[in-house]
Amino acid sequence: MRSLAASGDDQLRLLLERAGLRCNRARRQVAGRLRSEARPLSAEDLRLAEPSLPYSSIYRTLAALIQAGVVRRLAGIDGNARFELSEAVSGEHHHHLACADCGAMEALVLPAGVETGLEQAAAAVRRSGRFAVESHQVELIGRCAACTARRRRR
Amino acid sequence: MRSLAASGDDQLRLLLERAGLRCNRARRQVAGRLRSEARPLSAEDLRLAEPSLPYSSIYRTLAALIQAGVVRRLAGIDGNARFELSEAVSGEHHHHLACADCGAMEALVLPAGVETGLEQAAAAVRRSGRFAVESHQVELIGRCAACTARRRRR
DNA sequence: CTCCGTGCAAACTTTTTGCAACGGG
DNA sequence: CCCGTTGCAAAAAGTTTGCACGGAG
Repeated sequence: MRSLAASGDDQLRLLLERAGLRCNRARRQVAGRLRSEARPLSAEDLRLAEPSLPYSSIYRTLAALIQAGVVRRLAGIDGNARFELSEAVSGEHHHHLACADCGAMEALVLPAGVETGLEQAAAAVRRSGRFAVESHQVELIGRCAACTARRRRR
Repeated sequence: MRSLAASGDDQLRLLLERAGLRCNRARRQVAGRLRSEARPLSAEDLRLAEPSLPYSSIYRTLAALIQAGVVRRLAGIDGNARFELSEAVSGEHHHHLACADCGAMEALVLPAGVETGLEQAAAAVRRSGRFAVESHQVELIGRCAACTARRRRR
């Protein structure tokens, strides 16, 4: 546990330094929270989880982590941004389940066959010259367990 | 041409009336613009295309069209909402190319095999009870032709 | 004629920024 | 010590809403 956390912070420090950025409390806190929650968090989620950080620090910290390649920003279905560890840091290529009611997201790993199909489609578009495709993203949209239950109650 | 536009407006009127909403100039203008552009438009795109409509009317018109099932809202990669005709109205199931620089989106039809794979993945999640999946959405992210050219110029 | 919908202006929410104080390396 | 970073408060940007007038059915 201790050593895992330490190695996480070491990687964080390395990536930040590589980008000419410092490794300080706020950045460790935010990256650590994103690591432990293992799902995309909104600025509000982070604010509630780390009450010592004002919104301005949360957004600036996220900007620094994104610049360092530690974090990536996602467009939430509710119009609010969500943030999660980059693939390079999480070591996992995944997609998302997105709740149409509350906007919450969960990670989802797709079968290799689907990934291959998506890569081929991306390659075809790239070859067409129409668009310089760099990555892809899949969302399965519906209702999370909490919102399904809430809906049933009414 | 004339008859196509008329049939589009007839369908629009039908869907609006079915939802207890009126069919008027603003709604025809916005729906017509979304039909003719055939790509997701932001509120700003619509404002520029239809200068007679203030933002408040654009947003309220879009809300009405969404309620009537004519339009659907997408989360743009730049954090701004985009709007396009619903599958029921466009008659096409498609996905999107999204430009990481300017946020512009284009429609993209995926091979049937990929769609099948995605449907199977959705079904598996549904069966697990973890999430009530209702639809899916794929985005290929990269750089549009205009932004690729702009980038080269610098 | 009756409501629904519009336009304007103002409110709201989320995100960004200026500035002086602070702290990591 | 120096310069990057923080916290606060204020500003921006996008979106929503209250209210009185206007237009569709």
